[in-house]
Amino acid sequence: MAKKNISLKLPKKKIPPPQLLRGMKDIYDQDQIWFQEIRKAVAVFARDFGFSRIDTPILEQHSLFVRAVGDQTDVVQKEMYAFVDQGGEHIAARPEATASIVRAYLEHGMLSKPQPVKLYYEGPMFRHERPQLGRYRQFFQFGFEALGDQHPVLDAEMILLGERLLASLGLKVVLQINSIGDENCRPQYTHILKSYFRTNKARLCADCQKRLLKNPLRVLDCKEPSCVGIAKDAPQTIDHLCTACKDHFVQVLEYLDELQIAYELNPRLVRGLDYYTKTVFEYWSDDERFRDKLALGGGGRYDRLAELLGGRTVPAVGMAPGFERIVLLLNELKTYEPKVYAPQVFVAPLGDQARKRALKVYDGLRAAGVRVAQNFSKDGLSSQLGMASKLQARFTLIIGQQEILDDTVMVRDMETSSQEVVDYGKIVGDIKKRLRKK
RNA sequence: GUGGCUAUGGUGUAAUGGUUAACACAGAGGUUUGUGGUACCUCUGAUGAGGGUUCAAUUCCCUCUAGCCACCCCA
Repeated sequence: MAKKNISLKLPKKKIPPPQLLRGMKDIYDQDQIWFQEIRKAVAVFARDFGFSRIDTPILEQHSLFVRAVGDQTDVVQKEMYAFVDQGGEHIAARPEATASIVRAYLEHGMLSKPQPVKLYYEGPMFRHERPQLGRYRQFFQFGFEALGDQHPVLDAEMILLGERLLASLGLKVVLQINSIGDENCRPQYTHILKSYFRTNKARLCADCQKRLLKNPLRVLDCKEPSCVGIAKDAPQTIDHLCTACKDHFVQVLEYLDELQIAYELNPRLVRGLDYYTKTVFEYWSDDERFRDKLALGGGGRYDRLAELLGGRTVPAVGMAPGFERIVLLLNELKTYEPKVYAPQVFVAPLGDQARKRALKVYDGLRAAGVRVAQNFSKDGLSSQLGMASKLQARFTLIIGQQEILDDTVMVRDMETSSQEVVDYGKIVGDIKKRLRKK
């Protein structure tokens, strides 16, 4: 009874299979290899430059980003993943990490540590934008931050670190740099800039007319042809820096000269986040296909950010490149090959009894530090050898009925196709010896 | 958020208003129940979703979704 109610039939209507969320991406195969290469490079450079890792949560209070990034920025106004949780908290998925780093610095009293506090991170960031080449709604960044010190040598160190790291991945970059002043000189400059634009207001695009009121610096890097023309002759930040900012900038450039790091002064470089002061910079690809299209990363000094968050003054500088854009270039330029670690030994049993022994051999070799592979669910020797050669294993261990009887293992050299019989009990030592010889 | 182009097996492509949607690669199995990159054979597997026009739609039309590209912005 009740038999008719038991049904394993699929629904008549075809339900669309689950799909990636828009702008999200699975990272696997070649992309995953690139990601690992980048992570490795980041870890090495962090160690060499004395940065320690910090992981901050993906979710933060919504207000953190409003205060840090700026409530007039596109990032906050249009692009944040924000929601109210079950407890009524206003929450946002981080669109960038610097705000979280400064929050952590203040919250954990890192100002009592030796300064500067040097931290690095890597992880996903979220911005609700229309996906495009090299742009996703979840994207990965790594970043380096040095907090608690205002010396210009730190700006130079940061730029050096980014340049060398990208170079180690085979990427030649063009460094653009500018200084946008601080609380002493920026208001005055903004005033001058505003009055310049106001005289040309009629020729500015609609967006820029709005920007003029809220954030006039952004008019400088508008791409509308008419705005570009006007911005070209606009008063430049570097001509209106106060003495302190000018000195700072000059010193940064001197350090870069000393390091022989090439840079382009770009008076229109202002960056999209409000918290920057003094030095700002961006890394661009030097490949003409991507030049002016994709920034690999950017950074700058943010001496007032901690105050924006209600803490004491913590001068700081940082930078953050994006994984996906680096991967995009690595795939296109093919200037860099990740190292492939082929297995050293492939274990091939024939039959059930041999499979049991092979499992032990496999575990023994693994424990001895040998890179070992297998495909125990396959039966034929042909297909197992095929697998071994596809994986580019150096040796294959063949264990069949005969070997079980003799208590031995057959060692096959995959390059020369020569085979030797080795005592089962000595196999780990024998393999290690063979690997040393090669 | 705005505009343009696109959507066929896992991947890359082909074809058609009308019988069974073709090919290559990848995958699985075999030729060879104990010897590997070749060769040959077999198999698995697709028209993004919904609606409309039509005797008939994978093909034509609309909507949605997604992707790419451009704008905006940025990593």
